[in-house]
Amino acid sequence: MEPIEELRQQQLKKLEELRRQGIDPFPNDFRVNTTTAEIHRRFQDLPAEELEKVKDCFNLAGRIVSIRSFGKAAFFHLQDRKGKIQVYVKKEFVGEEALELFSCLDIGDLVGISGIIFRTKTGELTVRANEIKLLAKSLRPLPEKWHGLRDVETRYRQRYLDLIANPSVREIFYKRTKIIQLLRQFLDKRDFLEVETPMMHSIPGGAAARPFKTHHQALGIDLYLRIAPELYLKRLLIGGLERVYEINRNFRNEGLSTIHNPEFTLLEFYQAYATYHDLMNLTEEMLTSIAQEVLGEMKFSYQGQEIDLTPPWPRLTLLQAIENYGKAKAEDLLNKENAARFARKIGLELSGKESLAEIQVGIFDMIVEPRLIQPTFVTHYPREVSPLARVDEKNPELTERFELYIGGLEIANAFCELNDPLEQRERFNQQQERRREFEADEGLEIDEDFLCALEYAMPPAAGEGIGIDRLVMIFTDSASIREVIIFPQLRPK
RNA sequence: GAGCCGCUAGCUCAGCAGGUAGAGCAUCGGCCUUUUAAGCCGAGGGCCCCGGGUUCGAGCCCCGGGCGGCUCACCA
Repeated sequence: MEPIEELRQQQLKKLEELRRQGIDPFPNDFRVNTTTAEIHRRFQDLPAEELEKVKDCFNLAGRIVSIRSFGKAAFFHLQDRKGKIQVYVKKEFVGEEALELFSCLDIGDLVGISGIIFRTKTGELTVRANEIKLLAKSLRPLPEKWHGLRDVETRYRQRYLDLIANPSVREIFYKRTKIIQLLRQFLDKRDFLEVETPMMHSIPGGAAARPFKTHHQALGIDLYLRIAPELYLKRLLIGGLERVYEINRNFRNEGLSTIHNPEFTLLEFYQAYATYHDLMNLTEEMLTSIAQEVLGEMKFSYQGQEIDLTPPWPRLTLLQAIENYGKAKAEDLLNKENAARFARKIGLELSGKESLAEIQVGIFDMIVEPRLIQPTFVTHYPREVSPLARVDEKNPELTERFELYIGGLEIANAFCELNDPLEQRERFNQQQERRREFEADEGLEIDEDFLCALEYAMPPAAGEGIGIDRLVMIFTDSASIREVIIFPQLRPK
């Protein structure tokens, strides 16, 4: 017998004992009328004498997370979705039977209690139980009360234990939901329409990532989990919806890291008749309002670095950014040989097949990105790495595009949308050629249906994608994306 | 995919130079009617991640593997 099985058997024995006494260990007939947080909120500041006048009876349910038991009385902490409160069980109030039941209860069990409020000698707000009822018996021991659950692997694989044992984890997910609600409110207020576009695409598009492949039996076709919703949201611009957004999952069949999970949540929104300049302003407003609501201020620390979201945020071109942070002269980066030399100098490995644009972006990723701690818009990405973006009027090698960095993380990517169907076809062709050149195996299929849609005229527009998981990382001071994804991808054990 | 680190009781962690595997919490038994990391007395609990090797002897050393973490690579 495995050793853990011994503990389980002990619990099972208690469960049988309860059944023998005619007690259902898994009933559902207890009704709550408050929460732990509500009690704290109402009575937190009331002194003991005042509390005595409160005769209300409170019905609470939750998990027993600690017990301090004496012969004829006991204290325990009850944890519900809002927090914890101490409960006092004493023979003269609950009766002998209930006290006996209580002796069969364990840390980890779910119980309902009803009682009145008082303050103990040491001043802790406590519910004195008149009644205690088992609501669900636990058969396995909970992680330790003091240190919680530390083992990272167990925390992710058994997230429910993490949520029970580590209150800060629960906070992260409450905050995550709050942030998403605020994003929705922000966009709804500006007359954006929330939509849901397909998650299964017959041609993966809108980004350049390797997709997950699946198969539809009845249709007899292969499908791909989407890598981006972009091409569908643009179809809706063509359809006249003008302002649309989607908050949903995307799937990329790439490596995992502290900032990459194979499925991740992205907000994408598109606004007709707007430019990327408009979106920079909108993004500043959006994220500062979220900071205000979630953190109450513009300054906070992320992984030991002070971040200040007070607008306006610096706006630099990609080359300016390299110049500022990389100590390279912009003119040196305009020539492929020089750029490659500089790239090698800073330790970037080049195969020799890279284009100038790719080298520039490589340099940026290597030395600038990790140093963009304060919110910074980086603009004018090369056309070649931006096949869906409108080219810059002054320099056709660049695009009207920006990425936003905070805390060294890429948070947003936005651009004026290319709406010339002929140019879009040309860009797809160029992309396809380049892909053929380097990765013979993986072709790039052109989405003819999308090009057809573009020919019906898409309004000039700007669109943006914001990585929700990374945004939540910033606002919760999380070092890894797995801390903000409630069930991150792991290898099956 | 590569490098580095980790994996010991349900949980959190010790363990050394290679010499019978430890603590706290949790569990079980006893005492205890305001405790709060409750306390006191007693007890049980281990494939030391898995497999091979070296050795009289391996949790510890060597080789292979698994899972996780970090870094790198990949990643518009």
